[in-house]
Amino acid sequence: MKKSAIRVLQSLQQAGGFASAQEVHQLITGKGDRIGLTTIYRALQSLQEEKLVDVLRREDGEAIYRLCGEAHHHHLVCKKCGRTVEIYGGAIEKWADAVADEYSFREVEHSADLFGTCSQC
Amino acid sequence: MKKSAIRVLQSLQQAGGFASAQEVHQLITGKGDRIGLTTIYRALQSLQEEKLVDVLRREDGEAIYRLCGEAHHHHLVCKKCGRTVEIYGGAIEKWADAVADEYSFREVEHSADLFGTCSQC
DNA sequence: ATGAAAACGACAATCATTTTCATTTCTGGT
DNA sequence: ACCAGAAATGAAAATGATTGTCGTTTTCAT
Ligand SMILES: [Zn+2]
Ligand SMILES: [Zn+2]
Ligand SMILES: [Zn+2]
Ligand SMILES: [Zn+2]
Repeated sequence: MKKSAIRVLQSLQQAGGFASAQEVHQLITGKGDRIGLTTIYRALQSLQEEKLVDVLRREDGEAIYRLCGEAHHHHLVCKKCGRTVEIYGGAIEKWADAVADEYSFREVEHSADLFGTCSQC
Repeated sequence: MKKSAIRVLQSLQQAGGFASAQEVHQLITGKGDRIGLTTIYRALQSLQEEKLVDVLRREDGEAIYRLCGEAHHHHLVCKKCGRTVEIYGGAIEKWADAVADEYSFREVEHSADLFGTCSQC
Protein backbone atom coordinates (compact mmCIF):
# COMPACT_ATOMS: atom_id res chain seq x y z
CA MET A 1 0.00 0.00 0.00
CA LYS A 2 1.40 3.37 -0.99
CA LYS A 3 1.94 5.81 1.79
CA SER A 4 -0.13 8.44 0.01
CA ALA A 5 -3.03 6.00 -0.03
CA ILE A 6 -2.65 5.54 3.70
CA ARG A 7 -2.76 9.26 4.27
CA VAL A 8 -5.90 9.48 2.17
CA LEU A 9 -7.49 6.63 4.08
CA GLN A 10 -6.73 8.35 7.37
CA SER A 11 -8.27 11.61 6.27
CA LEU A 12 -11.35 9.79 5.03
CA GLN A 13 -11.58 8.18 8.42
CA GLN A 14 -11.30 11.58 10.02
CA ALA A 15 -13.93 12.97 7.67
CA GLY A 16 -16.30 10.31 8.94
CA GLY A 17 -18.39 10.21 5.79
CA PHE A 18 -18.19 11.14 2.17
CA ALA A 19 -15.55 13.58 0.99
CA SER A 20 -14.49 14.81 -2.42
CA ALA A 21 -10.93 14.69 -3.67
CA GLN A 22 -10.57 18.39 -3.02
CA GLU A 23 -11.92 18.03 0.49
CA VAL A 24 -9.46 15.24 1.24
CA HIS A 25 -6.73 17.48 -0.07
CA GLN A 26 -7.78 20.31 2.20
CA LEU A 27 -8.02 17.99 5.18
CA ILE A 28 -4.40 16.98 4.70
CA THR A 29 -2.88 20.29 3.70
CA GLY A 30 -4.90 22.07 6.36
CA LYS A 31 -2.73 20.33 8.92
CA GLY A 32 0.41 21.64 7.34
CA ASP A 33 1.20 18.32 5.68
CA ARG A 34 2.05 18.68 2.02
CA ILE A 35 0.62 16.53 -0.75
CA GLY A 36 -0.35 17.20 -4.34
CA LEU A 37 -3.91 17.09 -5.55
CA THR A 38 -2.80 14.78 -8.33
CA THR A 39 -1.59 12.29 -5.79
CA ILE A 40 -4.94 12.43 -4.01
CA TYR A 41 -6.71 11.56 -7.22
CA ARG A 42 -4.35 8.70 -7.94
CA ALA A 43 -4.62 7.35 -4.41
CA LEU A 44 -8.40 7.47 -4.53
CA GLN A 45 -8.33 5.63 -7.83
CA SER A 46 -6.15 2.86 -6.42
CA LEU A 47 -8.25 2.62 -3.29
CA GLN A 48 -11.32 2.35 -5.44
CA GLU A 49 -9.82 -0.49 -7.45
CA GLU A 50 -8.82 -2.24 -4.25
CA LYS A 51 -12.38 -1.78 -3.05
CA LEU A 52 -11.29 0.08 0.04
CA VAL A 53 -13.40 3.12 -0.72
CA ASP A 54 -16.88 3.62 -2.12
CA VAL A 55 -17.56 6.18 -4.80
CA LEU A 56 -20.78 8.05 -5.37
CA ARG A 57 -21.67 11.26 -7.16
CA ARG A 58 -23.06 14.48 -5.80
CA GLU A 59 -25.93 15.97 -7.72
CA ASP A 60 -23.55 18.24 -9.60
CA GLY A 61 -21.54 15.22 -10.73
CA GLU A 62 -18.60 15.62 -8.38
CA ALA A 63 -17.24 12.31 -7.14
CA ILE A 64 -17.31 11.69 -3.41
CA TYR A 65 -15.51 8.90 -1.59
CA ARG A 66 -15.63 7.20 1.77
CA LEU A 67 -14.25 4.22 3.58
CA CYS A 68 -16.04 1.03 2.80
CA GLY A 69 -16.23 -2.22 4.68
CA GLU A 70 -15.37 -5.24 2.60
CA ALA A 71 -18.82 -6.81 2.83
CA HIS A 72 -20.97 -6.41 -0.26
CA HIS A 73 -23.78 -3.93 0.25
CA HIS A 74 -25.84 -1.21 -1.35
CA HIS A 75 -26.61 2.39 -0.53
CA LEU A 76 -29.71 4.37 0.21
CA VAL A 77 -28.71 8.01 -0.11
CA CYS A 78 -30.61 11.19 0.71
CA LYS A 79 -30.36 13.53 -2.26
CA LYS A 80 -30.61 16.57 -0.05
CA CYS A 81 -28.49 16.03 3.04
CA GLY A 82 -26.30 13.11 1.96
CA ARG A 83 -27.35 10.86 4.83
CA THR A 84 -26.56 7.32 3.77
CA VAL A 85 -27.85 3.94 4.88
CA GLU A 86 -25.96 0.79 4.02
CA ILE A 87 -28.18 -2.06 2.92
CA TYR A 88 -26.92 -5.58 3.45
CA GLY A 89 -28.54 -8.63 1.92
CA GLY A 90 -32.14 -8.61 0.80
CA ALA A 91 -34.09 -9.66 -2.22
CA ILE A 92 -31.79 -7.92 -4.68
CA GLU A 93 -29.12 -10.55 -4.26
CA LYS A 94 -31.52 -13.32 -5.26
CA TRP A 95 -32.86 -11.21 -8.08
CA ALA A 96 -29.38 -10.65 -9.47
CA ASP A 97 -28.63 -14.36 -9.34
CA ALA A 98 -31.94 -15.21 -10.94
CA VAL A 99 -31.46 -12.76 -13.80
CA ALA A 100 -27.91 -13.93 -14.44
CA ASP A 101 -29.12 -17.50 -14.47
CA GLU A 102 -32.05 -16.78 -16.76
CA TYR A 103 -29.75 -15.34 -19.42
CA SER A 104 -26.89 -17.77 -18.81
CA PHE A 105 -24.42 -15.10 -17.78
CA ARG A 106 -21.56 -16.19 -15.55
CA GLU A 107 -19.47 -14.35 -12.94
CA VAL A 108 -22.06 -11.65 -12.64
CA GLU A 109 -21.51 -8.70 -10.36
CA HIS A 110 -23.98 -5.93 -9.74
CA SER A 111 -24.31 -2.43 -8.46
CA ALA A 112 -27.46 -0.87 -7.12
CA ASP A 113 -28.10 2.40 -5.37
CA LEU A 114 -31.23 4.08 -4.12
CA PHE A 115 -31.66 7.85 -4.04
CA GLY A 116 -34.46 9.67 -2.31
CA THR A 117 -35.37 12.09 0.43
CA CYS A 118 -34.85 11.08 4.03
CA SER A 119 -37.40 11.55 6.78
CA GLN A 120 -35.58 14.59 8.15
CA CYS A 121 -35.46 16.51 4.89
CA MET B 1 -43.02 25.20 -24.14
CA LYS B 2 -40.09 26.53 -26.12
CA LYS B 3 -39.57 25.05 -29.52
CA SER B 4 -36.02 24.07 -28.65
CA ALA B 5 -37.37 22.03 -25.76
CA ILE B 6 -39.70 20.26 -28.14
CA ARG B 7 -36.86 19.42 -30.47
CA VAL B 8 -34.91 18.00 -27.55
CA LEU B 9 -37.88 15.96 -26.42
CA GLN B 10 -38.26 14.52 -29.88
CA SER B 11 -34.64 13.49 -30.12
CA LEU B 12 -34.83 11.89 -26.69
CA GLN B 13 -37.82 9.96 -27.93
CA GLN B 14 -35.84 8.91 -30.96
CA ALA B 15 -32.89 7.92 -28.78
CA GLY B 16 -35.19 5.53 -26.97
CA GLY B 17 -33.29 5.62 -23.70
CA PHE B 18 -30.70 7.69 -21.95
CA ALA B 19 -28.71 10.26 -23.87
CA SER B 20 -26.24 12.92 -22.84
CA ALA B 21 -26.51 16.57 -23.85
CA GLN B 22 -23.81 16.05 -26.44
CA GLU B 23 -25.57 13.02 -27.85
CA VAL B 24 -28.82 14.92 -28.14
CA HIS B 25 -26.92 17.64 -29.94
CA GLN B 26 -25.44 15.17 -32.39
CA LEU B 27 -28.81 13.55 -32.98
CA ILE B 28 -30.24 16.90 -34.05
CA THR B 29 -27.33 18.32 -35.99
CA GLY B 30 -26.66 14.95 -37.59
CA LYS B 31 -29.86 15.45 -39.55
CA GLY B 32 -28.75 18.79 -40.85
CA ASP B 33 -30.87 20.76 -38.41
CA ARG B 34 -28.92 23.49 -36.66
CA ILE B 35 -28.99 24.14 -32.94
CA GLY B 36 -26.41 25.28 -30.43
CA LEU B 37 -25.12 23.07 -27.65
CA THR B 38 -25.92 25.85 -25.21
CA THR B 39 -29.56 25.67 -26.18
CA ILE B 40 -29.56 21.92 -25.62
CA TYR B 41 -28.26 22.41 -22.10
CA ARG B 42 -30.79 25.10 -21.37
CA ALA B 43 -33.66 23.04 -22.77
CA LEU B 44 -32.63 20.00 -20.75
CA GLN B 45 -32.51 22.13 -17.63
CA SER B 46 -36.05 23.44 -18.20
CA LEU B 47 -37.35 19.98 -19.02
CA GLN B 48 -35.79 18.71 -15.85
CA GLU B 49 -37.48 21.42 -13.79
CA GLU B 50 -40.78 20.65 -15.46
CA LYS B 51 -40.21 17.00 -14.60
CA LEU B 52 -40.48 15.94 -18.19
CA VAL B 53 -37.07 14.29 -18.21
CA ASP B 54 -35.14 12.21 -15.70
CA VAL B 55 -31.46 12.77 -15.14
CA LEU B 56 -28.87 10.25 -14.03
CA ARG B 57 -25.08 10.15 -14.08
CA ARG B 58 -22.78 7.89 -16.01
CA GLU B 59 -19.88 6.41 -14.11
CA ASP B 60 -17.61 9.18 -15.33
CA GLY B 61 -20.03 11.79 -14.00
CA GLU B 62 -21.56 12.87 -17.29
CA ALA B 63 -25.26 13.65 -16.99
CA ILE B 64 -27.65 11.55 -19.05
CA TYR B 65 -31.31 12.29 -19.63
CA ARG B 66 -34.37 10.33 -20.66
CA LEU B 67 -38.03 10.99 -21.11
CA CYS B 68 -40.00 10.58 -17.93
CA GLY B 69 -42.39 7.73 -18.23
CA GLU B 70 -40.09 5.87 -20.50
CA ALA B 71 -40.31 2.28 -19.34
CA HIS B 72 -38.03 1.78 -16.38
CA HIS B 73 -35.58 -1.08 -16.77
CA HIS B 74 -32.14 -2.38 -15.87
CA HIS B 75 -29.21 -3.74 -17.81
CA LEU B 76 -27.33 -7.01 -17.88
CA VAL B 77 -24.08 -6.32 -19.70
CA CYS B 78 -21.40 -8.70 -20.94
CA LYS B 79 -18.02 -7.40 -19.83
CA LYS B 80 -16.29 -8.95 -22.82
CA CYS B 81 -18.45 -8.41 -25.88
CA GLY B 82 -20.78 -5.67 -24.66
CA ARG B 83 -23.96 -7.63 -25.39
CA THR B 84 -26.71 -6.07 -23.31
CA VAL B 85 -30.03 -7.40 -22.12
CA GLU B 86 -32.71 -5.07 -20.86
CA ILE B 87 -34.44 -6.30 -17.74
CA TYR B 88 -37.98 -5.13 -17.07
CA GLY B 89 -39.73 -5.63 -13.77
CA GLY B 90 -38.71 -8.27 -11.30
CA ALA B 91 -38.04 -8.52 -7.61
CA ILE B 92 -35.72 -5.53 -7.53
CA GLU B 93 -38.61 -3.11 -7.85
CA LYS B 94 -40.29 -4.51 -4.76
CA TRP B 95 -36.97 -4.63 -2.94
CA ALA B 96 -36.35 -0.96 -3.68
CA ASP B 97 -39.80 0.00 -2.44
CA ALA B 98 -39.41 -2.12 0.67
CA VAL B 99 -36.03 -0.60 1.53
CA ALA B 100 -37.27 2.93 0.96
CA ASP B 101 -40.24 2.23 3.17
CA GLU B 102 -38.19 0.61 5.90
CA TYR B 103 -36.04 3.72 6.27
CA SER B 104 -38.83 6.21 5.63
CA PHE B 105 -37.27 7.68 2.53
CA ARG B 106 -39.59 9.33 0.02
CA GLU B 107 -39.42 9.80 -3.75
CA VAL B 108 -36.83 7.09 -4.04
CA GLU B 109 -35.33 6.23 -7.39
CA HIS B 110 -32.80 3.54 -8.04
CA SER B 111 -30.23 2.37 -10.50
CA ALA B 112 -29.02 -1.19 -10.82
CA ASP B 113 -26.85 -2.89 -13.38
CA LEU B 114 -25.47 -6.38 -13.72
CA PHE B 115 -22.10 -7.14 -15.30
CA GLY B 116 -20.89 -10.59 -16.21
CA THR B 117 -19.86 -12.89 -19.02
CA CYS B 118 -22.43 -13.97 -21.54
CA SER B 119 -22.93 -17.52 -22.74
CA GLN B 120 -21.09 -16.86 -26.01
CA CYS B 121 -17.96 -15.46 -24.43
C1' DA C 1 27.10 3.78 -3.23
C1' DT C 2 24.53 3.02 -7.57
C1' DG C 3 21.09 2.29 -10.81
C1' DA C 4 16.38 0.96 -11.81
C1' DA C 5 11.78 1.40 -10.71
C1' DA C 6 8.09 3.49 -8.33
C1' DA C 7 6.00 7.51 -6.44
C1' DC C 8 5.39 12.32 -6.47
C1' DG C 9 3.66 16.86 -7.80
C1' DA C 10 3.61 21.17 -10.60
C1' DC C 11 1.65 22.24 -14.62
C1' DA C 12 -0.85 21.67 -18.85
C1' DA C 13 -4.57 19.42 -21.22
C1' DT C 14 -9.23 17.70 -21.57
C1' DC C 15 -13.97 17.64 -21.23
C1' DA C 16 -18.66 18.63 -19.56
C1' DT C 17 -21.15 22.40 -18.15
C1' DT C 18 -22.09 27.35 -17.22
C1' DT C 19 -21.73 32.17 -18.09
C1' DT C 20 -21.39 36.16 -21.02
C1' DC C 21 -22.84 38.97 -24.36
C1' DA C 22 -23.84 40.33 -28.96
C1' DT C 23 -27.13 39.08 -32.39
C1' DT C 24 -31.49 37.27 -33.97
C1' DT C 25 -36.28 36.21 -33.44
C1' DC C 26 -40.64 36.82 -31.37
C1' DT C 27 -44.58 39.72 -29.69
C1' DG C 28 -47.76 43.18 -28.82
C1' DG C 29 -49.20 47.74 -29.57
C1' DT C 30 -49.52 51.50 -32.96
C1' DA D 1 -46.47 47.03 -41.88
C1' DC D 2 -43.44 49.34 -38.30
C1' DC D 3 -41.14 49.51 -34.21
C1' DA D 4 -39.51 48.93 -29.52
C1' DG D 5 -38.85 45.88 -25.85
C1' DA D 6 -38.58 41.07 -24.35
C1' DA D 7 -37.16 36.54 -25.00
C1' DA D 8 -34.33 33.15 -27.23
C1' DT D 9 -30.22 31.82 -29.41
C1' DG D 10 -25.40 30.45 -29.95
C1' DA D 11 -20.38 31.46 -30.39
C1' DA D 12 -16.89 32.12 -27.52
C1' DA D 13 -14.88 32.48 -23.02
C1' DA D 14 -14.96 30.98 -18.27
C1' DT D 15 -15.29 27.48 -14.89
C1' DG D 16 -14.20 23.42 -12.44
C1' DA D 17 -13.32 18.54 -11.88
C1' DT D 18 -10.45 15.10 -13.49
C1' DT D 19 -6.58 13.22 -16.15
C1' DG D 20 -2.08 13.30 -18.67
C1' DT D 21 2.79 14.68 -18.97
C1' DC D 22 7.18 14.75 -17.55
C1' DG D 23 11.03 16.06 -14.82
C1' DT D 24 12.35 15.34 -9.98
C1' DT D 25 12.56 12.75 -5.71
C1' DT D 26 12.25 8.64 -2.97
C1' DT D 27 12.66 3.67 -2.31
C1' DC D 28 15.01 -0.44 -2.50
C1' DA D 29 17.75 -4.27 -3.81
C1' DT D 30 22.36 -5.29 -5.11
ZN1 LIG E 1 -31.84 14.03 4.15
ZN1 LIG F 1 -25.96 -6.80 -3.94
ZN1 LIG G 1 -20.25 -11.68 -24.31
ZN1 LIG H 1 -35.86 -0.84 -11.19
